[in-house]
Amino acid sequence: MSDDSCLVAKLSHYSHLSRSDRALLARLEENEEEHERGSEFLRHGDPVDHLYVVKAGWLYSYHDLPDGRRQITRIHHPGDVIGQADLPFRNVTGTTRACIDVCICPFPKTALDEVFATSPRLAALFYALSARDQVIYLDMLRAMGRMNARERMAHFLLDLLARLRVTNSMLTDTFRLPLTQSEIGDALGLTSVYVSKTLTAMEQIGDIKRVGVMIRIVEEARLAEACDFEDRYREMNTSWFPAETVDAV
Amino acid sequence: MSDDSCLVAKLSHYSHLSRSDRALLARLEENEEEHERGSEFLRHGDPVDHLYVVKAGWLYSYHDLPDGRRQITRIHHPGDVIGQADLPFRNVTGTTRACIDVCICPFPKTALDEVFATSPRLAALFYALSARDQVIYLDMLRAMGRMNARERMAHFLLDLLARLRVTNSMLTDTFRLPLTQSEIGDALGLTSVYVSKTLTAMEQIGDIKRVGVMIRIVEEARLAEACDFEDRYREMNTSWFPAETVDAV
DNA sequence: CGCGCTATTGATGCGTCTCAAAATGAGTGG
DNA sequence: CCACTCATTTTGAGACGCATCAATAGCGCG
Repeated sequence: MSDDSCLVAKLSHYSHLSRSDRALLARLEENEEEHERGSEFLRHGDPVDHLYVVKAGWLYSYHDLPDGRRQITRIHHPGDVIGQADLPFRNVTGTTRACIDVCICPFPKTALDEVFATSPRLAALFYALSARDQVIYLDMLRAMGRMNARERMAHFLLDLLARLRVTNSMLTDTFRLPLTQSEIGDALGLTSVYVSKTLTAMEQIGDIKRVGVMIRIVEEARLAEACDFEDRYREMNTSWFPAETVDAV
Repeated sequence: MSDDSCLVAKLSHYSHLSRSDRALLARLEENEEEHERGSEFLRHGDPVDHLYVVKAGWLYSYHDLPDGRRQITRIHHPGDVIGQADLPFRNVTGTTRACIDVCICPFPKTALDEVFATSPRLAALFYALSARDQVIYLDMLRAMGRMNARERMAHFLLDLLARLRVTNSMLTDTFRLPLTQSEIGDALGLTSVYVSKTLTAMEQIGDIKRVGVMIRIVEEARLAEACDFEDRYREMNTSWFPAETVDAV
């Protein structure tokens, strides 16, 4: 029950976790795997039998079309659980790829039945996170459907910043973005060429600044207004959760 | 515990429900409200305190931008639960509007704590449905990001067809589409003008046929191939659910 | 019968794509 | 420490899909 669990860290940001809940979660991170940059350890069509807790590194999931067009649907950071959305299906719907060398903890999906059977509160938390993710996707949908390239880019960058801040409150306005412009394009429904032009334009205006793989969000408030950004990560309302099981800390 | 509950009908399509589970669900539909076509009973910013089971009618939820651009993010049919995605937030993130006269059943979000506390299996089912919805949104995201107008339209129509078939297995290839072209545009990230042009083109090719508000999917297979459509509604894998509580039918 | 909303059609404009070439940068081996 | 390679980014010219604007036609409804 060591405290170096990313999952426990991320979840307890939203709700108090009892000792037994922590133990339950720790079991999900018992095993580790390393994968190097570029590897795809979960592919479209694979059977759904494991979920993965990200321990270190960045990854992304994408959904492609038969002709090669692809859409990156989610960036995964340490503490995220990969694969939850595919649980109700027999086969994995997307492909997951490591942006950089990563360490992930696989656990069998059947481990979830114990969570649901023994910890109503943890079950509610998983459910709430799933609901939260839905809203994230709705935000993205609105961005893809109704925003132009610059607004989408602003939304994308602010979303990353907000997520990184959950686990790293030190973070101010600069972070490492280990994605190629082609990947950013696949996330935003743009071409790599237009991503380059958009970033250059944003930099000239002074909204952002780039140095190598580092990116600095200079005019955060202005960008947030341009894309009507809302931080969905900072807090969650858990008032409707079932009462905590009696099990003092 | 009458069998006319849309919610029970829809959920038991995916998993066997015990008698107590049915009773729990029936309680969620105790109260009814009627709203007429065009009314918006849930608005962006309202406090999140109730969820709604759709009993009759069609509705849609949309997310808008300050300048009026809007994205319709979900069409709701009988048996759907509205508002789950907003549970972790203090305020509702989108606005919901009735396409036609509707009957909905509000229930307090706190009713969910009883579901989680007393029926692990039902809790898992809610969680699975939430995961399923995530995949729906990922499909939509891929469509919005990487498909052209005709492909998006095909995806939209096939999605509606698949959903209607869950509760109405009689349905073959024709259904009533109570949306204006402007609303369809807002759902697909297009203008109403281009929706008109796209539908006309699809009709001329022979892929669809329109008569008033009725639409017929003529070349279903061809459309499905064009947009790489997968039916996410037909079945769900529930093998990882916790065991059923002993409570004979 | 006429009013208002919705759908259609056509002309024009703009944002992003496509294609192609050059520039930059990171990693590798000599 | 430099030369080379390969991936990535930048830049520019031209094309295309969808938006915009505007006018007309159709239709449900009082």
